[in-house]
Amino acid sequence: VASSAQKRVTSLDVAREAGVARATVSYVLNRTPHQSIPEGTRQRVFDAATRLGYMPSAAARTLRRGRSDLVLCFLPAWPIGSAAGSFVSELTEAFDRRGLTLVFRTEGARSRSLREIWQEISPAAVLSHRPINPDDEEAMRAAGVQAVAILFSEVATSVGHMVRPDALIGRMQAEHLIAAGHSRLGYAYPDVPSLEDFAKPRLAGVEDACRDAAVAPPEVRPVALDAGAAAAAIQAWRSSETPITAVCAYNDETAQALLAGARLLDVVVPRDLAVIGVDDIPAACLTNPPLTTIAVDHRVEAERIVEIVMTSLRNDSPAQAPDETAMLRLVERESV
Amino acid sequence: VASSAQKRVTSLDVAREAGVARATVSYVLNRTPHQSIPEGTRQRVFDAATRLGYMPSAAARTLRRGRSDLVLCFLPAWPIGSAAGSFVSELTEAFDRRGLTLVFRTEGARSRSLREIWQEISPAAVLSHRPINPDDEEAMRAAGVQAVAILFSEVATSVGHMVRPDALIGRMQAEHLIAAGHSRLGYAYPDVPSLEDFAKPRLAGVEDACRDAAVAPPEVRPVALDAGAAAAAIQAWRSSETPITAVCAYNDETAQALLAGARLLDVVVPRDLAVIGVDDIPAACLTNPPLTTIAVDHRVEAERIVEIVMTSLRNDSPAQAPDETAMLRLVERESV
DNA sequence: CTGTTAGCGCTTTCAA
DNA sequence: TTGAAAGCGCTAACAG
Repeated sequence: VASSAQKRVTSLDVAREAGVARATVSYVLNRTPHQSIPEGTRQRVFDAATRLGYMPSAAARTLRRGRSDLVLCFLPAWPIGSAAGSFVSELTEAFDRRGLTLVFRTEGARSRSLREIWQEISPAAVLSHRPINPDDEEAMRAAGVQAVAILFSEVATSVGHMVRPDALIGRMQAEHLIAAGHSRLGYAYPDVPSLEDFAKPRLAGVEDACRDAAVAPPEVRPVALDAGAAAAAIQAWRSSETPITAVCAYNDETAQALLAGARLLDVVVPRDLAVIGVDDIPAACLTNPPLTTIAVDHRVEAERIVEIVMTSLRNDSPAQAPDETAMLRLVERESV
Repeated sequence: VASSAQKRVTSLDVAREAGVARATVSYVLNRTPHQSIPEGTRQRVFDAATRLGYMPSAAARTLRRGRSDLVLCFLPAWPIGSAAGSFVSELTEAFDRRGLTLVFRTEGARSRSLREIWQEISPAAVLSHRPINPDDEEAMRAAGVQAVAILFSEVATSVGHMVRPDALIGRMQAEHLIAAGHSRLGYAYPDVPSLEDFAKPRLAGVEDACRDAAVAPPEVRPVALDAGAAAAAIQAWRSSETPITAVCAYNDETAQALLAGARLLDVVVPRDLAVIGVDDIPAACLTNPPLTTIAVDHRVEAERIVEIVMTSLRNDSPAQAPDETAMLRLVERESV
């Protein structure tokens, strides 16, 4: 642990050391365009900077330029699975490539308001998974945040809003099940409220697919991550007038619960009940039977988000139409 | 998306609006101690601030005070499980309670250097899971970072370093297995290099427990999250001279793989092979059989970390001796 | 091509 | 108690 009041090395020190003016230091170190600095001077500045261990003050630069190179991404405190982990990595790297620094903040229940957070950071852009209220968005703008991107909303209400492919995910699940011959589907809905934003559009996708295939709408039941709860749901599905023969699970973990519940009831998957998940988590091929699931290509997803942000940072053309299919893939295993 | 060059409301505007001086505004808004401001003035300042929608500039404040109220936590790009999710939430809230704003940054392979990141943020404290090289730590100090806490290292080499309870986790696993009558243990080591920092001390804990109980050291095998790989490991363990009868898994997911591998080989858990995990992930009670595991209380863990940081920010007494046992708990299910 | 200089918005002495 | 003013370190406009 460190704690000292050491004198800071400023750009003025570097200038003196190199025998040039502060402005020159700034130009050299920032590679400012349209300023042709002789190679000799450049070298001297670089040398002086390293010799002195000069580190520019981010605060000063931000104050002066009116914007930082930070991007703040709010993450709901949802149960973070490995899927979220890979999304986070990909997004981080994608912003790195553009010279922006992405940091994350989990928005907890008891946490402070969004506002206090971004005020403290003064980011160039803010990403959020849930809609930000217009007053807040206006406030951000006034405080210098140049771009606000909503990573998820059911419809893209404005530029900078991106529709996550959840509806398509649900659709793909249902279509696969229907193609496999099932005509009575169930939907295993998560029992965690924070997942609502993802679950709703996924279910909607399933419903759409059913409608399109002229199949009865899915019978929705909440399923907790608990074998007993899953067993109860399965029992209910199977004891209905026209029994459910296949279930779309909200995600692979819910599907795991379903598998555990089926085992409790001696219901054989997929013979008695087909199950399909979402995410293709590592454990998906470890279950008994291995899980058929929908995989999301987080790399493509991240790239798209970054594009949206860069576009509105540059303040030019609106976002292109998203090609959701590029980021989704059906992984067939033995649970269907 | 927003993008405008609106004039910023500064503290001077508020001062004018309230008919006072800038200093007064600062005093009132920051509740500066030892400055008795008349209630009337206070009210006028508050009113003016809200009326104008005043938002202090974090950059300016940071520049002036030389430090921000941000805490930057580097997270390895390890496979983030639900365990990490709850850790992150708890840590965020714990810092909130102390008036500090915690943000996370994943340190990816291709990402930029740590240095570029914290330079851009100028945090009051930096948390890291892996040792930071002394030069970097020195550089941070020079740049105004007041505290650097290493959340994990095998030994606490310095104040501000905290020993995560991984060794104790391994010890608890082994002790439980030994108490259940096993005398030949295996250790299922993760095959992901980024997990090394956690896996090494866990294994060391298992080895210590074996030594203390005068039992042979554990036979270590890497186990990927893949049923086939796990089956191969199990076969090897069981075909040794004195067969392994119980395995400590690096975590619950590795344990899941073991369960899947055992199933492939018709090895019955726990009759033929006992398995114990770590984390108590939601799926731990969904496996067949349900998983005995070690649960970590992330709330207690977070509180301890925050205490360490606050201590070194206040620059006073060194950290107290950690009580690791308070944050660990054995969860007995049917896999042992 | 290089140097001087005026702020960015805030906190905090210091004087009134 | 309040007000004036001096910077924190940097960038960018402008002069030389």
